[in-house]
Amino acid sequence: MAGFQSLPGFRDYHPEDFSRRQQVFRVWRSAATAFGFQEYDAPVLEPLDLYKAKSGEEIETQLFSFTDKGGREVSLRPEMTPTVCRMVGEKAGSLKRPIKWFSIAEFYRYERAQKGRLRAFHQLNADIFGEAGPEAEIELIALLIQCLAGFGLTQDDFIIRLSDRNLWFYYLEALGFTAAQIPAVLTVVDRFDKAGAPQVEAFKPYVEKFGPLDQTTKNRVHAFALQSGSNFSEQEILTLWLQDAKPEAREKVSARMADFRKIMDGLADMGLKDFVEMDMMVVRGLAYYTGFVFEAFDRKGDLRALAGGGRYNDLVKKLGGPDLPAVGFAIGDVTTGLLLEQHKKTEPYANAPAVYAVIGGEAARKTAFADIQALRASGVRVEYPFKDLAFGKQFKTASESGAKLALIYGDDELAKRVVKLRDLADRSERDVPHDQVVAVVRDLLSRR
RNA sequence: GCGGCCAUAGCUCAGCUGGUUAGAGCACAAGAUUGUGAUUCUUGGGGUCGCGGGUUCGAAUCCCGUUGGCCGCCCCA
Repeated sequence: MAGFQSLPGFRDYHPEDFSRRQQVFRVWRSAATAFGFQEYDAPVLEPLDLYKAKSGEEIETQLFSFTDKGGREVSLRPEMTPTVCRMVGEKAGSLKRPIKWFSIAEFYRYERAQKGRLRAFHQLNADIFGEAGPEAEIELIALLIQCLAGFGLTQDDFIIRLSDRNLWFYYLEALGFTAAQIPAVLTVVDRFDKAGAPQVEAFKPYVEKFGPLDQTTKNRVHAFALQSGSNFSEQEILTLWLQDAKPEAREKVSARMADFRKIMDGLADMGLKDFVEMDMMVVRGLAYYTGFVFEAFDRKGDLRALAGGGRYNDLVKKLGGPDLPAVGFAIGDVTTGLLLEQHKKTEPYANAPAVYAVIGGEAARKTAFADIQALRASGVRVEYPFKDLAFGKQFKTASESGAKLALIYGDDELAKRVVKLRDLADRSERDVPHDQVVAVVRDLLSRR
């Protein structure tokens, strides 16, 4: 059709699309609620500075930002984290700890759309504030698993990869990298699985910035990134690390490994062992993460990340709030939807009334309307034809609508002060006294 | 921001190397059928062939541009 189209990367939700979206939201919401998270929402439009403060100036090219009529620099929200940090920061003093919040909301990013990525998309965001220990990570990762397992997906379909930026910092410090260089190295690590030959291609961005790097160091970084698996060995990691470490730093690393083990064991105790594995290759793009980071991927590996999250202990303070530790994750609807389609976990679209009223004429319509309204007011979904139609036509429509029952209002029934009730599945019929129709229908429907 | 492929009805597509008034299936609607439905038959609505320009006697078809979609690169909070 010529004329107006939706904007690139934005979607119309026709009823079938909308019902699928609702299925996703339903699973997410019931998971978050079961885990004791409280739902909130926030403005779609925020001051541009909120995102610049968190992510730096460069972010602006990927924001839906503009100047409003009052001259304010504003942006559609590209994510929830800064907003929720502000909200929690404002009231942190009066909120019971731990603070466990979630939202399901739409976000907007000015990027080129491609598979699994659009300009407008929905995310569930779940965050825990006020808990510095790894117990918060256990809780969140368990919730993330439920947000996917709730669709019937299993450990054969997706995997959570857990990593720790602190371990990376300690290790890279030990290798002699400066605080300025470490983020660049982590960018390199992020590229390892994409860039093919890691020692050559992947280090390019680092080398361009800080000059050449000896091959031994490159190999060590790569070896550390390869630490992975569900049965990771602290011993191996410590050994690898210790060969480069100053003795006084060993305690830090041991404590970190203990926390790592605690998360893995906690999830194993919940029966979720097979959903999680260590993977030091995961570092996550942005620099504000301060500890454990994790991502969810499909097992086949042909989709982009399903979800991502981690600890950001400094962000609430950075945005003007109190010093408040935090962990959170977000899971998106686009990639999740692709995964559900791949695994045929989408619910079939259902749009059937419970009752269809077959109406024989104008006199019958008056009686039918009274019952229809009474049934609807009591919550029963009832449909009826707007115009007078042949009975045959009406029965066909009733059948095709998927209704369980038909109520037949004709001259014969009117004369006898009854309504004929037909079971559309087995085609049985019986007369029901007119004043009992609502009660009988409700009773029949509740039995199934 | 860069590159590849694509664009005909609501959906899936056909339409030959340019040639009358652009087709099919599905879907939707009406009728056969004013007291009983899943089949069937008949009929109908719906297209400026994504948009703009060019070549030509003539363009859905060839050329250029543009918009949108899909896929990849950059990025990915």
